[in-house]
Amino acid sequence: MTLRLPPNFNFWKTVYSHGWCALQPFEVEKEKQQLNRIIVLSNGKKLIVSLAQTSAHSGKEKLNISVNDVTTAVEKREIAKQISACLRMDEDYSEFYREARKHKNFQWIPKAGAGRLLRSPTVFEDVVKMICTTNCSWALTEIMVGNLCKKLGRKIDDSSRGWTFPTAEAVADVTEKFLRKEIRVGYRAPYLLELSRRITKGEIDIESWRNCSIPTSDLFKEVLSIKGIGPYAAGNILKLLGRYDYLGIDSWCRKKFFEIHRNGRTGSDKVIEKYYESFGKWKGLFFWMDVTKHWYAQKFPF
DNA sequence: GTCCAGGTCGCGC
DNA sequence: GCGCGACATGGA
Repeated sequence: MTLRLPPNFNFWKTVYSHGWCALQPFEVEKEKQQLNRIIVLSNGKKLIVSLAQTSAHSGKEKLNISVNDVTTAVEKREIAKQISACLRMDEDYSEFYREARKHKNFQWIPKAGAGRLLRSPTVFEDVVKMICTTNCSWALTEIMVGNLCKKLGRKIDDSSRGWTFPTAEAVADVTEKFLRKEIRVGYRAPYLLELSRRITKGEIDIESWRNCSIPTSDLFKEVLSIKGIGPYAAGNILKLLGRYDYLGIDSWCRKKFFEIHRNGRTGSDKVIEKYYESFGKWKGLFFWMDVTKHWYAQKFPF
């Protein structure tokens, strides 16, 4: 199956837009420039999906989707829908690109087809993963997420290739002790439990955060109200919801910013806020593009 | 052993 | 509103 690509879309830059592509049940095959993902359809079917951009000539490229099992037309439609959501293929970035073209430092973005940030099929997965990035090394984030899948996700039926990301129900069903001892999430355990249990009890509906019309500042407050989520995590969750008004500064971005703009001399976050202030509702995305530009260049010399 | 990682919470002022 | 210590874990 193939999907038509939106304008200014580069598959591999979207895949490598941030660390998510390295967290299960995503998996990158660098040599093939391929992204694999284990997904669950609404009928419960679990599939391994492999994605790659076809290398046809000028303007004819498409996204190729191959699946490890036979699928019906209805299932194919749902696969396409989930993948489009992950790769942000339905979002309109034309205004962002127009703005980017005005600034010399950002003209590379539309040229490169960058700007789309990879996200998970569900908000729940993005939120859990974001909590697992706080106050720890990236290596530990990978361990925590790997354990979540391996020990609380469901195994793919006909192979040993991997596990699904756990549902809120699966997390809500275990004890805090299990999350600490088996999943190794440490003090985050009560946060993940509370989140999952509030979801399964129907007290909150975080999936509705995508495509809702709540003003961004109100949505930010709502995301912040989740225990374990502060300004860093909330700002970045908002980016995965398609809203870029908040920076979501962390130690990695902070360090990069001062390397790039202050020759390594550090300063307060107020300096960073001020620098991107004029970018309005796109400031969070410009900030991320700015601090990852070099990282991009390493991955895709051009 | 110590320090720090892609922070956040709850407290006291 | 702001500063501060506590918080689990793994790796240098």
